[in-house]
Amino acid sequence: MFSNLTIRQLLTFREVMRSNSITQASRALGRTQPAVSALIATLEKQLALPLFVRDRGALVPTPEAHYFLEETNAVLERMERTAQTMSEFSKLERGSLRIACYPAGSSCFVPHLLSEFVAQRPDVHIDFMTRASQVIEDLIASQEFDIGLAITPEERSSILVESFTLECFVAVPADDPLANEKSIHVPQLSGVPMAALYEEHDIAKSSEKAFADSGAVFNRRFTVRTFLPAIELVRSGACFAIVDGLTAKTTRNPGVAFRRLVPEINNNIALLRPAHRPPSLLAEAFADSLRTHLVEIAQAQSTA
Amino acid sequence: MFSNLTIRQLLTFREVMRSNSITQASRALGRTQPAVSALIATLEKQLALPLFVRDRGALVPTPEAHYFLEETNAVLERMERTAQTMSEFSKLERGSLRIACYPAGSSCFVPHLLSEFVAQRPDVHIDFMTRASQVIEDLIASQEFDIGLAITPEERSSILVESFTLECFVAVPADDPLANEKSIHVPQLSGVPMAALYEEHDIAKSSEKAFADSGAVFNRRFTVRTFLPAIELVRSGACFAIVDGLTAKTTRNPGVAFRRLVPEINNNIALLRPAHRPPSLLAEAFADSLRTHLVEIAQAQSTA
DNA sequence: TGATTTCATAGAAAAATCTTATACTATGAC
DNA sequence: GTCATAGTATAAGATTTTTCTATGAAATCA
Repeated sequence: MFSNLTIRQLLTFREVMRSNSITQASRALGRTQPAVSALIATLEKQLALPLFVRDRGALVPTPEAHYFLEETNAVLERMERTAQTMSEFSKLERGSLRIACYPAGSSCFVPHLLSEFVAQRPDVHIDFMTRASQVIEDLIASQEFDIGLAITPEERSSILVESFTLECFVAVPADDPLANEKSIHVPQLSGVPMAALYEEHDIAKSSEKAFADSGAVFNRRFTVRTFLPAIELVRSGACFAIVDGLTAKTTRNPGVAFRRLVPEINNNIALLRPAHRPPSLLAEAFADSLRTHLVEIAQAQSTA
Repeated sequence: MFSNLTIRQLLTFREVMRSNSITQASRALGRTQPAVSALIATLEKQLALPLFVRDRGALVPTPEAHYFLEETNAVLERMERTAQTMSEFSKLERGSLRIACYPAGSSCFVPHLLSEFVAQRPDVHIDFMTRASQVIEDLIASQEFDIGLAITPEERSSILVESFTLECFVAVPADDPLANEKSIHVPQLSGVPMAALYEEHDIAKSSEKAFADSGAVFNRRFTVRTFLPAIELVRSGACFAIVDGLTAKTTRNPGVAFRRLVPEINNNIALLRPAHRPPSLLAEAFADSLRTHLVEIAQAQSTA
């Protein structure tokens, strides 16, 4: 019934009302006068009522036209706002993004990327949450978050997984003789006091296994939940630690040096996204950024 | 920038979102599938962002599409309401109408027409005001009222005047011998007690002149502001009265008879409308009704 | 009265939209 | 794995809509 009404018609009508003249409106709209004339005629036919009467050559709007103008303005303003918002979406200047991150990425890596990401985007809102890797899986699977960064989980149909292999490093006090070595062999750490994650953690298990394989003694003096306090313990000279690559590459602590471990211990972390739901452009863009930087780190390590 | 967006596109998009399928949407809209397909593709290009991703054959809306749907619904609902209202305007089922009427028409004639007029139009609002003819002129000239009914005024460029000539009648008590006459000659009223309007009024002046011309005595016993009380005085047998045609034709009082006067006295009343402003359809329609009935009364009298 | 302005109309040209026909992809049954 | 089915995309031709050029009619202004 009204599907024939066009935004074009509304725009034209508004302009005719503004200028009270078909000729002037046609000029303002960059079209010819007959085009506007016909457009208004069509509009009047569709609405089944006259919008203008010609009074001695002048165009005089009827009361109905005044009412219609109010409605027209309301519709056009809403459309303009919508178009503006959609344009901001498409330019990634607006939107919201929910990110869940495991502890190792939360202290430095992701926040750093985020601050870059939002720099030119004042209307973008970020919901950032730090949780254990297992929890992050569920937050992504339930579609509560757009992007997750965590220890690579098992395959799950509800999660899209992109996994990256990062090398682990040895954190040594900057003034320790071992800091002068380019890389450190496991036997060199035999009996040395270590800070390590709780025993169930992949890196802890890999570390203890590496020591056992080399016939070295793993002297666990500190058990920590995240590597952040471990770094601090290393700096104070209380121990060494075998930490994940992300922590190693993003920690800026002049009192601590990170050295390669031989044989190397690997650690898989993954970019997680909900399956069965398309990402927003913003999520896509930030995922791109994350992916790029993870690849960079992974390659820098493998070629080092 | 967004002038390319079409209501048609919004309707199509809404339908695709509803059915989550281009094929089904095309069926619902009575168009072919490629048409809808192309329409959505165009929309995506114009918005510069994807609205759907194809996930194993199924159409899955992006987050941006969900946002756009909300806006789309808001716009379409507003348009639908507007179209509905405009349609009611065009069918005269809605609107408002300001009518100013001089006393003679206010008691019965116009109210009767009005009640007919609004019978099938529940959403029409009427603002009805009774004022002296001179005041009505100004109310119309100032465009405060849409339609006026009054003694025919002088020509004024701000008022459109349609004048009607109505005959005056003699009001006699129903049981008076004169009520048996078909028409009454002025001399028959010589010396008879009369009720009349104040001396400046056209009808009063015409009456007194008619009496003088016939050499009859005009015995003014009552001076009234409107004919309504005069009719009541006549009914009670206290006097006769020479009243305007509108009052005569619309008064339903079994105690009073109205008889033609010889020679006849004429009375010009007019339908007034503001110039320089187009009438609403409603005003137009009611003016038509008024005009028709006035012509009817005028003709009935002149051929009687 | 003649010049100018404004709107409406008609026919031709241009643009947008739709339909038909066809190809491509994924899913489900055998 | 293959076939049938269902859904979407693409291309070409037809249709409809929109716009433009040209022209006419009515009113204003000098």
